[in-house]
Amino acid sequence: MATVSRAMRGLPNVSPATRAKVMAGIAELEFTPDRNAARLAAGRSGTIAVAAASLQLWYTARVVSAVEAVLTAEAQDVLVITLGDGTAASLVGGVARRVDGVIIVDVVPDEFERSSLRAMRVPWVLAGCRDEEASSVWIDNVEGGRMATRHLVELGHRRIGVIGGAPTRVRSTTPEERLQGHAAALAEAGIEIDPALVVDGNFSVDGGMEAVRALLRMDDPPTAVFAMSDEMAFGVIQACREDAVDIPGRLSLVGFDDHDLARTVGLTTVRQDPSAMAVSAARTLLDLLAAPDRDPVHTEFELELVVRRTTERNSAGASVDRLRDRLK
Amino acid sequence: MATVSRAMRGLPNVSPATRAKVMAGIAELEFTPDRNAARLAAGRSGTIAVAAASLQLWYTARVVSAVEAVLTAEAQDVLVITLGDGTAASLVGGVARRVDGVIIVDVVPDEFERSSLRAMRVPWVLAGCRDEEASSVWIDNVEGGRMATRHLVELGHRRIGVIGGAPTRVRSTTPEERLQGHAAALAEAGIEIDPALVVDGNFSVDGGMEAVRALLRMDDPPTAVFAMSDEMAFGVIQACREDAVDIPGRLSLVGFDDHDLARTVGLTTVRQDPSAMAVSAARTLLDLLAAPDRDPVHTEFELELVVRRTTERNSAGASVDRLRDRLK
DNA sequence: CGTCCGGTTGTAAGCGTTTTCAATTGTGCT
DNA sequence: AGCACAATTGAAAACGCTTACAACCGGACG
Repeated sequence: MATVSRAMRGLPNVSPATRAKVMAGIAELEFTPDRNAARLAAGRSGTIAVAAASLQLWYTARVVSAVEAVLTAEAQDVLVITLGDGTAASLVGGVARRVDGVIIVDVVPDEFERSSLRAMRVPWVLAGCRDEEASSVWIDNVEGGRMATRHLVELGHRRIGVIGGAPTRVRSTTPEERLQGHAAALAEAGIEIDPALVVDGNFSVDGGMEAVRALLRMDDPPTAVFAMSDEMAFGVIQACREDAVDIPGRLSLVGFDDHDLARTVGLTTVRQDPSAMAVSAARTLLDLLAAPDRDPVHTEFELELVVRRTTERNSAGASVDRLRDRLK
Repeated sequence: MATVSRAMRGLPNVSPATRAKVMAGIAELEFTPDRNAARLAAGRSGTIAVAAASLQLWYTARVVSAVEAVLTAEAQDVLVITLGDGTAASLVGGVARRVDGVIIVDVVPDEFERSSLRAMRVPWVLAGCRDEEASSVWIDNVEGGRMATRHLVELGHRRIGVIGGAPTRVRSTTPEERLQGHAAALAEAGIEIDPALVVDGNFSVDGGMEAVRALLRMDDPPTAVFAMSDEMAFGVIQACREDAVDIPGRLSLVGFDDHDLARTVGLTTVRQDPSAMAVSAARTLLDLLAAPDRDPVHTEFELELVVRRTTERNSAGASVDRLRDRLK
């Protein structure tokens, strides 16, 4: 019994002859070990959860896919958990006593969740944003927002709309951090931020459409928009096409992500690499599982502004520049 | 012990008073049941696998997401398994004795896999294509291919390229079925199929780019292309934009899926609803779990041609039409 | 030839539930 | 009050592994 167990799992201290016999027997009997029993006996589940707010986003699909690839290669099962509105309960409930670790994608666990995870001794790593307590693999969202808006400011835009996500909906710090960056870039240029220009696009194509329409209906509409995800930016493009609003002529547009299709539609965007982040997050968790007392590690991934066809010099803003130059 | 177990799981034959006491105790002790032990004892894992060739495709992301939503609501865990190249081993290995059922997305299991699943008594349902043995939730891919090509034929196109996936790569009947439909539509119009016009686009944006470039380099290039997925069609659009090939002026294009962004880029496409299919597949599997001996059920979902801006009457083909009319 | 030791194999005690079945309690009748 | 019977509770046997530990085996060494 014990020898078979050892032989099957490739543990040492089994003679080659015995191992061969065991393998032959397994093949002959078509024996398949019961993973549940193994889990119970070993006290480990061999399963890692990936928790995200949605699986439909381009970003999360990439992350889950890459995580799955890494973990499967390490013989770990991958459980997916989506965090809807009743998030607290579902992260804790989803994880409860059945996984060895969790990768939390772009959602910041609250104190209750943290203490539950600690109590269950389930290590976690955050992918997408920084976490002070646990390991994380992150991008500098503040800097990303700043890059996007600075680009628009440099093109002469002064009234810049922001399409993000309401923080209540997605319990993520990402939207607010990118907004901070946006505000910082504005401040650097001496532009005052107008809260009315910040609208919710729900990180979806449809949300982006609605959001840009709301923005353009304003008395003093923006000449440029920073959408916090390419998917929302695609919505902007679509709505503008339908409403005959020229991009970039009348409205410049910057997205965030560098979605596969950003190139197709010529979208200027802030590029990140979710697959690489996900691989790193998975490896970090695996390391943590092997050495639980290790100090948290934080890996930052770079962002890059990719300028394409949806951004252009703002004529009105440019004339203001000229005016200002002349006044010197 | 037994009473607690019953009370916790909401089974009958527990007095209200006892149940309340149990609940109080659970709360006080912060007790969390060990799912692995429960699984071992009950002989069920409470876990369902979703197996797909890739998680990065728009289509599979939708399916996994919808499946997850349904199954989570039924307190089932969702395990994701991607089927790479060594598919046989991984489907069987992935499923081995740890899940109660599998939803296989757009991959047709081979005889070895079928017999393994049968031997392990793991029921499965196929999402995306029809299966004679097990339950399936499917679309008529032949008809879908026919719809796409018939539309192009009606617009006067005679040389129509097809961008699909090599069947060896994705062990799915989908590409070949859609190709059959294409051939049928061609045959109905009395057009002979040219095998050189059928190329592999790997169901990716990049693959679509390469494929359309190969097509356009031909001595006698097509005037229209049917791409078997919108993602490949997006690649076509991108390559054509880069190469200054006018769509639909010089090349008409039909996709397949009705991706979120198909509307954004004005892509004519064959619409399917993977979320609805996935929900149906999940429910079918749940039913099967409850009543294992039920006869297989097959649910067909409708396809719909959505005409947008990437298809246009072919001037050359149109003139042939006129010529033919005059000759009558 | 006996002893020691590293490597290998076997034994048996869990792991934390579920579930069967027996024991107990409570209820409604006569 | 006594009885039959249903509802509830409790005891204990699985479930199929892992793993600590004991037992064994054979070669190296004194």
